[in-house]
Amino acid sequence: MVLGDLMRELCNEIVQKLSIVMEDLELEENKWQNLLGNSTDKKHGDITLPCHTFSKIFRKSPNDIAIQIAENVNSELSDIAEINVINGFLNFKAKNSWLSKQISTMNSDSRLGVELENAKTIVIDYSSPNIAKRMHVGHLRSTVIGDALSRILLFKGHNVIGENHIGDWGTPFGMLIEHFIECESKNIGEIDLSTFYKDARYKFENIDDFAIRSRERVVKLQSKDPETIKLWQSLVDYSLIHFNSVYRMLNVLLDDKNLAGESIYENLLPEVVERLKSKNLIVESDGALVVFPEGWINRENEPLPLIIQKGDGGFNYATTDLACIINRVEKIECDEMLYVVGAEQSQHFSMVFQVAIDAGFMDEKIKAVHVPFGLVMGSDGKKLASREGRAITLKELLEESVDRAEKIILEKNPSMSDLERRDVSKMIGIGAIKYADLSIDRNKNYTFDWDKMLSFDGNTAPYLQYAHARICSIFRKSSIPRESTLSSEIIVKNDFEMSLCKSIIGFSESIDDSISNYSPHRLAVYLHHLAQDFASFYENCPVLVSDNEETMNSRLAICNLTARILSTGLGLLGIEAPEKM
RNA sequence: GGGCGAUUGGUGUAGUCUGGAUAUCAUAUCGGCCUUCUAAGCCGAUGACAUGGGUUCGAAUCCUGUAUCGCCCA
Repeated sequence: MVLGDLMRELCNEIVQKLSIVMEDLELEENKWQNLLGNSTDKKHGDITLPCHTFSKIFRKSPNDIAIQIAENVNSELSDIAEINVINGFLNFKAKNSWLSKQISTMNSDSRLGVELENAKTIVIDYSSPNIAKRMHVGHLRSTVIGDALSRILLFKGHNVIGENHIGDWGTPFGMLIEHFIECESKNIGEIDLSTFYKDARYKFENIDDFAIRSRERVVKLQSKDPETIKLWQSLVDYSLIHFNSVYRMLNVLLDDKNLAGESIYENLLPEVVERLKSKNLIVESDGALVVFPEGWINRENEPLPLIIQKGDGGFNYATTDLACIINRVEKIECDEMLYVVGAEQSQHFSMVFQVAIDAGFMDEKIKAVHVPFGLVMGSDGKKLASREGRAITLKELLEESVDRAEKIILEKNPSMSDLERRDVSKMIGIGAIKYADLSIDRNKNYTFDWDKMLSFDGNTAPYLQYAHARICSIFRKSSIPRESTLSSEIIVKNDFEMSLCKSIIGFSESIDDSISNYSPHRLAVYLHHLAQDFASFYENCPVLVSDNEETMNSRLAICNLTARILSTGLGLLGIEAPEKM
């Protein structure tokens, strides 16, 4: 088993000492090292070795074996951990002196014990809104999860390239451009993206003349007619203003430099077909060009195709995705590509990856991973599409969250200045929505619940932000600068300090956990646990009125270290931590 | 019909990859704590592994059957 969230270092030290004892017992490493792991019951210890499997080998009870090992290793570990044996479990509990040493080292580290990894180039495909439409609740998860993963990977030293694969090409653009022309003749500033697409489709379906012009416009667009391209570009630019305003509001890293719309791969599509043909993967089926990846069958038990080019000459998503892969492998030379896209597309991505490998577009050295997430569900248990007959836009959602946050702050902290309150409301309102999404396993469906999202009770961003703000408040009261605690020695004495410090030490590991499963919620769960430990510490360990200066300095350092982790950790989730609230 | 995912206290969740002791946390409910650094808090009580087999000294975790829900299948 592998360590959970606590103290790899302790485990390493124990392994070293245990090795000697185990060698004497003629137990090979592979028989015991992977048994050593985090204690499931923290009352007994931090690290545990279950000795039950040795029972057969030594023909003794697990408890007796544990005692025997304990006796042999006890003196070796006297500076590090206390040992006890219960029910055949050999438990190691870190000594406060050892903990003090570890935590003091971490306190002086500017990276909070998080080591840099060998830099890999990682492309993350996320957000992906459609041109001429407003961003809605359905874009929330991809944007927020992708952003958090980007930030976490960046923090570990990777070269992260966020790609926003916007839907900016295809046959609907004929009608969209025609509709755009008609809107533009009125007043461009009044174009309403929430109805734009619908209005265009309505005209396309009901006005013959408009439909004819739309079809002609598609042809012009595809032949790169300069006037049409200019119109198309204005439409794209107009939509980008909207996207960017949502991104700024959401506080995500995406901006124009991340744009990688379908249009930029347009020229590569014929090449994709050629390359697939040269590998003899293309088959003609019902007039379309398709690839049959091995192992896929449809409901009639026939081979399931991946459609590359339709009978009318149009290309499919799969073709663009393959062109993307070629670009990422050959131009960007990435090591990994992550697709933060809903779970409903997992079959699509499995097929695309398989074809890309079969066609030699990428090999096993490159890690292509679909990072799926569950649906946003309405309270009726169905996929959330609209509310009160109208689409819920992301902007409205965020605005309402900020408004609600502001009302609560006004009530709880009336003395805060208007300017400061507006700032803090944004951090809390936006943070609440993001955290609600990032704090649960991304694979699960997520019930959209307005009240819950904005609730300030429980496992929420405001709880973490509040812990951070309380710490900042201590330093304001004390007039001791936070930086001065970086060189302080931390002395762990009581159980509240002990538990908090053990949580603090787990920061680095929580980040590694998040990366290994591409699951930001591991970090979120860790931060919540840390904030809880801090809250207990805060209630029970007075900082500024402590018995002596040594204790005060030690506790101030613990506070500052906790605050640094909270703001860094929240920052990695894309959430800001205010100093007051 | 096939495929993918889910199922843990009243409700929402962690843990499942990598098996270990009395299963995490929150919310709700009940009780306690502000003349001491922010009570948006703390302390205590109550309450859960969908289900049948199997593997194992030991299963929420691995294998397998079933049920329910969601999604995907030109």
